[in-house]
Amino acid sequence: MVLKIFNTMGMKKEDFIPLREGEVRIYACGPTVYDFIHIGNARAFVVADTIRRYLEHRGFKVFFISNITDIDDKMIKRSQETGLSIQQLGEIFSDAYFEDIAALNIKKPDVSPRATQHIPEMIEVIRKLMEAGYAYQVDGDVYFDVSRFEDYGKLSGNKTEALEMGARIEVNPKKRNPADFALWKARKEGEPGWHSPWGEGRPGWHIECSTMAMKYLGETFDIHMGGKDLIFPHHENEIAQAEALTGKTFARYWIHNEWLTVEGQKMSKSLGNFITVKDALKICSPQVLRFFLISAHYRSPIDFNRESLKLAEANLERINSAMERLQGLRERANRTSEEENLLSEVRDARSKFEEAMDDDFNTPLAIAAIFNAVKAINSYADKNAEIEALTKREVYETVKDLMGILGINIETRREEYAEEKTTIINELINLIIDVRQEMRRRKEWKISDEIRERLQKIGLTIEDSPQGTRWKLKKIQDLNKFSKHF
RNA sequence: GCCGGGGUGGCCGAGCGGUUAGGCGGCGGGCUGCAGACCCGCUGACAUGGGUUCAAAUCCCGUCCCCGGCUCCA
Repeated sequence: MVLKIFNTMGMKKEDFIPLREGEVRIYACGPTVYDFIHIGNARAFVVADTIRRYLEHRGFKVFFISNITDIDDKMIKRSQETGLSIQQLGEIFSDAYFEDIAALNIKKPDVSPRATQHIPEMIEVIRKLMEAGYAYQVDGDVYFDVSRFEDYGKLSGNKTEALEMGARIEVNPKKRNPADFALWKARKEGEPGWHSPWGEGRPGWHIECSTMAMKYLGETFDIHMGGKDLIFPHHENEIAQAEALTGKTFARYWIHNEWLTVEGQKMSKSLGNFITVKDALKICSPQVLRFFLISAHYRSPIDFNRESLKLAEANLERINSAMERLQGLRERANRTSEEENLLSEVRDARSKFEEAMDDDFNTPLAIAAIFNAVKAINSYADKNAEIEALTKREVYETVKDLMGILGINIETRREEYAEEKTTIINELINLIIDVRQEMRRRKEWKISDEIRERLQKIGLTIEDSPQGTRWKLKKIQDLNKFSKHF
């Protein structure tokens, strides 16, 4: 089976063939560290991470770069607002960024290059672009001359002439063509600056990604990704800079994820519906947030709201509890046809999962395949209290693997539970359950039910079954807090 | 004005020419003292008007809505 990827360049699905066999080099646009990352950023990062994990699962050696923008207009503005230096801002919020992505189980990039640590490289790229006649200097600014680069607009489908028509901002009179963009900006009063052949100044936004991508991944690499808003102008400009310089294809596959909305609307500061990852994690667990983010295909819009979070939580719970039931089955040596059956269902789920992911990373379809396995497990556990040991292991490991590709760690929950179950509280709960069992034996239903209800209220769910009474901690957060938080 | 993406059953969400998507909910049944969890069955859909085809949610044309990019933004 070939892996197919929808390439923004050309707007169609293509077979994925890496430049070097068995290796994939990826550049994903990272955060500007002027604030905490929000759940829209989280979607982009989770999508990138899931793609990375799947490629690794498929046996590729993946080299994954994601930059940190620590100097640009937003950084300067925020620094002036807060009184913190740009370096301090960068440190605070890049730490927060790493904390947030760790919570979401996003693997750290192999390199997280920072713009401010690559100024000399950027100056060098700009210098070469000027030498080749692709850029011009006006006062202390340097602009890229879009008219010199024939392919300008090939990614976004924008035509240079059309861009002028729709321009909603005043045209900078220094530019030869309104579509020209800054490679280097002269330092203004109160701004940081670096020495350059054009005087003190700082790099434009787009040049950092072209420069750092080429430095770490080479002039041509496999995948470049980010949110769809970056298609124009950011990625278009990256292509112009890099390809004007090298004459070679910059990135071979462009992947862009759709937007996340909040209760039907685009997130924005002015609407007051701007939700950071840290805020979101006050009302749901990181696993639920991640599961929610991949429950729609990455090229479809997704809406963050109470209902969709609840749904994600319920779905994840279904998977987790099937895994716990499986774990709870006693092991035995011989295999029956029931086990054969279970195994074939689970193996089938695995290949369906892979098929789905091979088709442009169709995570919702892949999740549906996991549900097939879940149903088979529940079905088995309904009829059997025992299972052949190797079957149990294979079934467990398969589901765990597949969930792991999606970045959801099944073990995490088990570990949390295990920890809590070893405490003295565990004994207390067992004591209460034993007392309730005795009441039930005496058919004292009223008091039995009251015990169950009161435990439920404090977040402890009791489930009676022919095999005895099970209890579990209710991890579900109070989603009624939703509107209070936002 | 120029580009682009959509409208699928009560809800979320795949499919994009012929085969049950999946989950949540609802209804019926099983298990249970009851409840929950779980299992089985049922329910129910392709915005709209034309067209192409043996066959269309899927392709083509028109219409109506929604959303995004062209400006910092994942």
